[in-house]
Amino acid sequence: MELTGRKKQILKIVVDDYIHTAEPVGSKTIAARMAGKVSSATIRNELADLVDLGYLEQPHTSAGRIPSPKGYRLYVNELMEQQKLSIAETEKINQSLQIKMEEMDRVISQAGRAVSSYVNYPTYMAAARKKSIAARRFELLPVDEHSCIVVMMMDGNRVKSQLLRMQLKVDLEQMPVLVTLLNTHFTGISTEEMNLRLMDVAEQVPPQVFLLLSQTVGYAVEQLEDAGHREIYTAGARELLKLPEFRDADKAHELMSFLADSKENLPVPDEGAMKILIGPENVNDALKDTSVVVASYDIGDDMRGLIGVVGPTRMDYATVAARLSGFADGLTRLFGKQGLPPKEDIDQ
Amino acid sequence: MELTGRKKQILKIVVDDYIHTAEPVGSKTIAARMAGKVSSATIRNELADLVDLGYLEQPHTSAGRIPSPKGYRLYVNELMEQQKLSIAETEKINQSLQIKMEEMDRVISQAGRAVSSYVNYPTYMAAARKKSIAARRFELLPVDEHSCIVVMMMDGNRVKSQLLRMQLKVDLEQMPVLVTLLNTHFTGISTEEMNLRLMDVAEQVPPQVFLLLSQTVGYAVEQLEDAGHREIYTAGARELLKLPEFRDADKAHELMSFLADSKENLPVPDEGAMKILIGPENVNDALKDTSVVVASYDIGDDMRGLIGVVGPTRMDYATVAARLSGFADGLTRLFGKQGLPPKEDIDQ
DNA sequence: TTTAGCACTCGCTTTCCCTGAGTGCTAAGC
DNA sequence: GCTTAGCACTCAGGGAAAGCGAGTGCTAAA
Repeated sequence: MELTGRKKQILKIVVDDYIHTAEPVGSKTIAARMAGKVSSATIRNELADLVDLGYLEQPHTSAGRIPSPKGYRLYVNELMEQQKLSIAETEKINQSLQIKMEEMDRVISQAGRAVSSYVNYPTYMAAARKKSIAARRFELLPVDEHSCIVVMMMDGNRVKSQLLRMQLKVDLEQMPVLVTLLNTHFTGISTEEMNLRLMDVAEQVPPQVFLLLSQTVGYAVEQLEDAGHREIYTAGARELLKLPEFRDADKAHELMSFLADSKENLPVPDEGAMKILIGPENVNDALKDTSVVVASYDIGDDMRGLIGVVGPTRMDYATVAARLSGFADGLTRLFGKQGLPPKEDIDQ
Repeated sequence: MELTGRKKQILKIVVDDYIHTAEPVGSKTIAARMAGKVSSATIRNELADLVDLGYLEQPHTSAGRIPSPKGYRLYVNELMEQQKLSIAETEKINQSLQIKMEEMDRVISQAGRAVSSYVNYPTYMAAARKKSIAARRFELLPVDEHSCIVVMMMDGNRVKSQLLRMQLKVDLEQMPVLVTLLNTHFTGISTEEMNLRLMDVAEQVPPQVFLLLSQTVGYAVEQLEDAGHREIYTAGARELLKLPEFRDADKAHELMSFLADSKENLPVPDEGAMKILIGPENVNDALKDTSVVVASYDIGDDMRGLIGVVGPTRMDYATVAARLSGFADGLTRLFGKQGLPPKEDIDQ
């Protein structure tokens, strides 16, 4: 059933008010907000209807009304005024994204902190890889008899390198053999295949070379798997403590622990879209009393980043959504294919 | 004035008890703990003395006694039983240090988390560099006309690499010139000097080469400065919420914010030693009501790592100190010069 | 010096009452 | 039929009062 215009107006006022005060909203307040067009008694009738329809709730008989999840949902879908970021705000966001970005990990966690301090709610950040990643090229730079630097280039122009201490003395003449071997047999394939190939090659090369090879491949596999890993960072969990609904230390602790520990089960939005999950809409039990706003942004061609904001159900959806998408846009611009700065590669 | 043995015994009982209950300790409880040797009345006399001497405090007239900072200090210095870690605990600690250690940063933050979950207090971790760091060797690996991989080896066998997109087309013949230039003029010096040298060289080389050079040096300077940076990680701040003294959300928030923001002003122990700072002994205002236990460990030859635990003044010093030094030892063993695993270099 | 005894203190908890915001309902008004 | 004024009713929150009990300090005797 479609609500009348006035019911919607009232619902909007209740949500707007409750979002900022965290106090149940009474009929008188609403009447005042409506500039005397109607009396509080009329409002009361309407409120009773809205409760019956499930858009509002009453904590107890003699209290005002608060929005139900269904009410928030309608608010988010229809009533909420799409907030535009001011130029000053956009500027601020862009400034806070001027981070030294040598390492993806660092960018992600830094951006998370920036978002958190800007929306005043806890956030989580993650990078989701779209497809798996493989090595593209190997180089070995000898350092001394017992060590050399392995340089590995991976898909997405990521480069990783490390000094490897070899278990045996390195014969300089073997180096080119090793490099060719690596580049012909161990590029463009998954890490599982790399391990298999290593077995295959075992019999075809002299044992010394094999030892060095397996050490190098071991390093490569480790790096590739690590790059494919999805780690979740959280930031600003302490913001919770400022909210009246989390003044209870136990509640706050519970949610914080969840945020800190949960590595896999936080909401993920559809590609490119922003997603708002209100209270019980969250599948996850620990989030049943909270709302989550998640946005995604592009990182290069094979990855996608996530920023999620966690707050009470009475979160200020309009503002959070606007700021979050501001950040997501900023990050997409920073990482996206078009308009790359000369320093294209954000990793390592 | 030296305390009598009995006074010390009483003080120890008060501290031990208060550490675990967070409740003022009364004369009766103490008498019971002393196995009926003396009556509660005697204890009361002694307690009164201890208050006069400043070792105990009385929250209000009809409450028991709690230790004063001076009391804790005496406890820590003389009374505390040096706790030994059980074999099982040592084992556990070593297990939790089995972290993939490609990046120093990650090791530090991971170890912080492990410590925190093991002592149930928030921790902070930092790596302090003893001296500044310089480049030792450069390599350039051409990728295509417009990009190549820079590999830089730094002091302490750290290696960093990145794909650089060059602003101009790269002439393959110029590469060796560039590498020689880098290796002869830009190794073993500070970043400031590197910038100066760049100026010097400007006139001696063709403009194209200079452009590439300055881009590479720019990257190098950035990496070196970044490696010299001291970043502080905190972990487990939420543990505070479990403690009765931080059930107040405002208090908890305040301390958490301090821990999250403070980059430079957390206590640092003397080399190799463990340091315990009790309440007002902390110079820092935000820590005046808390105690800090800090240990340091060795990381290779030019760095030192820090682990600090922050808790209420009634923190369980004996246990925390034991576990913390267990971790510090574990980390020193992992990083220290002697007994290196084949994979020596912990940084990427 | 230690101990038993006892009056006293004072924070905590519970109880009770009051207040006021807000409701639901009814009956009159437009 | 919708809107409004009026009024009785409900109920959470706050404050005062009372009782409880852990713990003290002091005194006098052992």
